[in-house]
Amino acid sequence: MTVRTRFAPSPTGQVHIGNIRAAIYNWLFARHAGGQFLLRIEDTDRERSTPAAVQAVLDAMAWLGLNYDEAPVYQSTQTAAHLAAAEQLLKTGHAYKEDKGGTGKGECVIFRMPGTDMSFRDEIKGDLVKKAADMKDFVIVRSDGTPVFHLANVVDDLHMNITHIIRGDDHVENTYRHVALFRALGATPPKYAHLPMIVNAQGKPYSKRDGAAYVGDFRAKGYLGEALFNYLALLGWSPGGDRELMSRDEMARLFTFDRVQSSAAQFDLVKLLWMNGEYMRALPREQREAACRAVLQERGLWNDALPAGYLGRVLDAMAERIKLFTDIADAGYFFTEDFAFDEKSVQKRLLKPGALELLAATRTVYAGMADFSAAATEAALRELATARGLGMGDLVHPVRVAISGTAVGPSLFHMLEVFGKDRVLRRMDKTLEKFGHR
RNA sequence: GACCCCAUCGUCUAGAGGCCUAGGACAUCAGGUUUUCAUCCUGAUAACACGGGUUCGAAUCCCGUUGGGGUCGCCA
Repeated sequence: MTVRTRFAPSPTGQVHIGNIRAAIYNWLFARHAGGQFLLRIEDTDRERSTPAAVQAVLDAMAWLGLNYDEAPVYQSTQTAAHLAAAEQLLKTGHAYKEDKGGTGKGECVIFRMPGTDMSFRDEIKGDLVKKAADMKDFVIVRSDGTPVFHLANVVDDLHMNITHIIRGDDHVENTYRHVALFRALGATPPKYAHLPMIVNAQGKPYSKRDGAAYVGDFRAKGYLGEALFNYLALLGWSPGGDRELMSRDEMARLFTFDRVQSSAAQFDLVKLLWMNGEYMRALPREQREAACRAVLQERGLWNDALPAGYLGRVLDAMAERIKLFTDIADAGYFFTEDFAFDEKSVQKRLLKPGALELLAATRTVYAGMADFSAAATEAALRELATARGLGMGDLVHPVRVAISGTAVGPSLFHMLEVFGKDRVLRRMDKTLEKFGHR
């Protein structure tokens, strides 16, 4: 039998990292086994399941490269099948009708648990058992005639021929019910694999309050889908040995349940950021450029008048300093003449005694240069430093702050080259004027 | 509270009885390179929760304790 797994999110508008991690494991296992990975939208909550909410799921999956094999199944279209199953259970005596609790709401359909101890083998946690006394009958069709999660979930999995259910730890207790439902319906239950939770620094389930918790948050912050995928896959699973940076295909090839951790994992944003940097440096420059341009446009820093190839040159200068696409916005001075001056940088490098005088001297040297390449501006500054008996830092720092407003940034001489002589001189003049140098 | 699950450096993990003086990565700290930052290179700090067994031998197996977590809806 070929492996068939599914991701069955309830569309709420945003996709939590814990859920998408479950989707990743489903995808990984299906691809590993050469089987199929399916998508089922559990949209029975009509209030929250708006088209936009569904789209958020689709977007998140596409962004992470979680391609699925058949058209998505919308649970809301399967109600007839759910109700038919309930009828069948009623007929076979596995369910009964009752006004539960005598609430006056009317009769609902209740599933009768088998009354025996139950067990199932979890692919990750091993054999799990539950005593008959610890399990209660449960509602499968509400008194208003709508199917409850347990029924819908099981019937859909049955109809979709799902062979392996890979989901969060929080569903372990439900599994006894689901197994009983499958059997009562005359079917063999699928195999189950329950993933441990993703927790915060306090060991509690990772939530919005802990920072970025939704897939969309990471995308908006400028992360790469490939990096998030890699990081999340490794949060609870390891291929063994020292392997960390892997392609989706490599991970799929190596993925097995026996290498999935059974204890909760703490989400570490710092390590994700490092990993994103690793993916960023491996990214083809056109892609990096396109994404950074989008960020600049979004922040109103993009200017169509900028020369062709300008952004590419900026990115070359920024090099390893870009770990997230949004980092480009920190170098806004490349894109506008109206950049801000960082107070601390100004105090330390511009208002230091003699600094403005040295800046003026550098300006004079630069004004007389024809070749404004990085090599040329560097050589000229070295010459000036030697002539004055100064260190390079004495000259470099004031110039940097003068033309960018900040003391941190890429190699100065590459910056000068990217700006070009005219812009550099103009900025130096403006700065000299602003800080009162005669 | 009842039932269930879990437990290796700060974090993610390797480890399936001797290869462990417990390895890697991130983070941290210290040096080096450098015009700043980032990168890069070197090195360092840092863990088997505790107590009992089993065994010639235990991070690895068993039991207990402690600590964490999950579930107990006509939600999903």
